[in-house]
Amino acid sequence: MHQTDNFFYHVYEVVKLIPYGRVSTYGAIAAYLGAKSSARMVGWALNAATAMPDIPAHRVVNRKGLLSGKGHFPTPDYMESKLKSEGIEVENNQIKYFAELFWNPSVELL
DNA sequence: GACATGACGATTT
DNA sequence: GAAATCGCCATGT
Repeated sequence: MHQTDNFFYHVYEVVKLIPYGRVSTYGAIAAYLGAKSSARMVGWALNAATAMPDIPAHRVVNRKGLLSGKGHFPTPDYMESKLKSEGIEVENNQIKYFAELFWNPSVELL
């Protein structure tokens, strides 16, 4: 598997562009990358991204703002505490004010 | 190559 | 409005 040849690479590029204190979703990233990817594949790519120190995978949640991937980090508390350290409020595994914090690459990265 | 699975999402019941 | 269903497509068995 070559990272520069599969779509994982493109997912990483977009995730790295998510501004500090903002969050994005699997579906938004998939839509930005194109029809070739689906929200599921973005999640799969982010799974590998957890091992990448330069990839803020904790800023990617599902469309409801739920921390669906917290259980995939080194520790279950890593994702939530990391978000909180950026000023993002999390309650019951859900990001508060998600609509305001949501960063859509198809719009803001235009 | 068929079958099952998954950090999702939209639609239908 | 909650639950079930379908579409999505890469990965593993």
